[in-house]
Amino acid sequence: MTDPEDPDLSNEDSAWRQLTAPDSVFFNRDTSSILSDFGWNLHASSSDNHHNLRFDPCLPPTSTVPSSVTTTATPDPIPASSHSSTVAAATASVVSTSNNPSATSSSSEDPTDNSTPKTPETPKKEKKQAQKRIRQPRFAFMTKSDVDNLEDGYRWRKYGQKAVKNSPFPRSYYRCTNSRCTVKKRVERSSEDPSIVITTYEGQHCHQTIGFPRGGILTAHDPHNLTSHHHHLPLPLPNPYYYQDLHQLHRDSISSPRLLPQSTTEDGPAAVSSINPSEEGLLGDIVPQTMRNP
DNA sequence: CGCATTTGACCAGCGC
DNA sequence: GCGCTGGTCAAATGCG
Repeated sequence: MTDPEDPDLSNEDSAWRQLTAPDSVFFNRDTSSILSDFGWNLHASSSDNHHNLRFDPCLPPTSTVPSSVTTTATPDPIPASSHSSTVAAATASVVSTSNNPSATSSSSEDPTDNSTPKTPETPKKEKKQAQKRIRQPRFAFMTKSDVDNLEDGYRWRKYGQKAVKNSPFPRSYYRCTNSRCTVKKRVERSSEDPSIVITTYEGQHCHQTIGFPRGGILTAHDPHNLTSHHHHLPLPLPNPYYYQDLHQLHRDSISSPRLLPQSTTEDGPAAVSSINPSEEGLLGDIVPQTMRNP
């Protein structure tokens, strides 16, 4: 779809090309802050809850953190997963209806929003319009994976599948199964490299992860989960093995330069070269050191 | 029986 | 205005 409000991600593939630009806006912020913007439950550690990064986007608008989405550019130089094969692109955006900072994700289901220009014919239409008007921040990952449905610690319900133009692979649409959570994700394979899964998240989780109820919870005692499967997204999991998996992904993708167009270009604030993976783990990719050592 | 998935239809936005 | 495309809905179906 062509979306004037959100051209960056109107097409995941083009979005990817954009974000890989050396001066891409997507890398002006460290991914951890981006992730936190999206409500991903990145904690400095389980014992550092008083410094945790979470907020609750399911709270009323007055309690949300719109500024984190729209304006802040955290100075943390740690770039997140930019050197992993799983690469993130985020767009901080975009409330089409107004510039009101309170118009965040939680407003998308505001039943009091009767400002729809058309006369509501059916509740269905009304609801649809309300949803259409709000464009929540999106966050895209490209992940080398054999499976489409990447486990990320949340439960998703598929609500649609659509063939997309210029791609032989259908795009699947998922919603978070948490009734209070409006997060959606789209999953599609790259037409250029079918081994790459493009996952686009939209919205912010307002709840904890639930583990992997269907795929089996990754546990720190089961390293086999890491080495034999590469279908986990590097998003919300505090599980260190999760990040190790990312490293594995990174290694696997070395042979795919297209996957890492900027991963070795570490001049800007997104640079990660100073992080020694063996010391930091992928935690260093996602969680700035300052967050781990407040 | 409850929940998840599938799938065709519908709708809105955009470009021509 | 029309056609194309992306995104969503919801009934039907499948599965545990």
